[in-house]
Amino acid sequence: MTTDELAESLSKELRHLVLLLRRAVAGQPVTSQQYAVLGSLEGGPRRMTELAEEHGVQLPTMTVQINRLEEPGLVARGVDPADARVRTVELTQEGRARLVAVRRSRVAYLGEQLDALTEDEREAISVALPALAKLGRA
Amino acid sequence: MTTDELAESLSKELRHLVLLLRRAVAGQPVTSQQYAVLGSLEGGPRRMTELAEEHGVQLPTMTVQINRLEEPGLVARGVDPADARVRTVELTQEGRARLVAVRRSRVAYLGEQLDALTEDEREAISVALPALAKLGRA
DNA sequence: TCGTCATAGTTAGACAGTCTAACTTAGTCT
DNA sequence: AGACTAAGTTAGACTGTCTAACTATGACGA
Repeated sequence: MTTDELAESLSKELRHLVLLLRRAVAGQPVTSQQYAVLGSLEGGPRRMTELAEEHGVQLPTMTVQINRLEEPGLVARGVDPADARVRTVELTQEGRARLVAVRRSRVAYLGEQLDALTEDEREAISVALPALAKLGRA
Repeated sequence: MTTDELAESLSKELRHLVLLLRRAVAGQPVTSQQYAVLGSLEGGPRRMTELAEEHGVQLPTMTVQINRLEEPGLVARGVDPADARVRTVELTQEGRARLVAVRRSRVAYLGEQLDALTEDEREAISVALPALAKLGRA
């Protein structure tokens, strides 16, 4: 398969996977984006700029998202003692619990889908993951 | 790797791929969703209900999207002579041209990313694609 | 044949996610 | 001190999505 043909097929399957992912979080108490932001906070407090870059969005977008997570108490804003311009964001206990719960149900959903495949198919996906992880991170 | 671990890793990489895809269409004259809808029309006219199901959205959502594609003349609505309730949607010449152009640039972007991988990595992705295609279609 | 129910689609109103532009506040550097 | 830079927020606009309510058409039994 040429690189172009591969790009074509991959482009097609990515669209499919996006729809799959959407179903994986449908009906959850947090949206797909909120889940992703909570995930970024798991390792400890982060600054707004970092979060925006990591998620590939502009700073104002992240402000909005953090506002909506702060209102129900899933995250808390703090300040950086070394630089008063910087706002930090961290998970609350509630936010951490929510993250774990959503992750569990999301993984469970994907797990069900994977169970429907053959062992060889799962193996193929497993082998391809590192390559997919590298894509776009060049 | 257990199925659960695989689900966990896949869940993580899917998030990454979503961001990659978003960059692939950033700045294009149609959004990612509009591109997907145009793609569904490539094989000929479709009915609204079909499109909504294929894209996993409610009918009103598709109405809105088709409205926005119809306004600049990329698609045209028609009727089904056999059932007056049914509206059909098809690509205009303009819409087809737009679709081809966007696909070209999207594939080019993914192609660049794939070029940055090793031959083995591309091969791994290629082998995994059929399995990914099957995911969620059980 | 008519009344009832089902189907296809649109309209209206709401909210999340995203952007750019403009603003505020704080640090930096000469 | 003054000018520039950096971090965030606010404001306004647009896309994408949903549910609820509506219109119009088709189907089917009494």
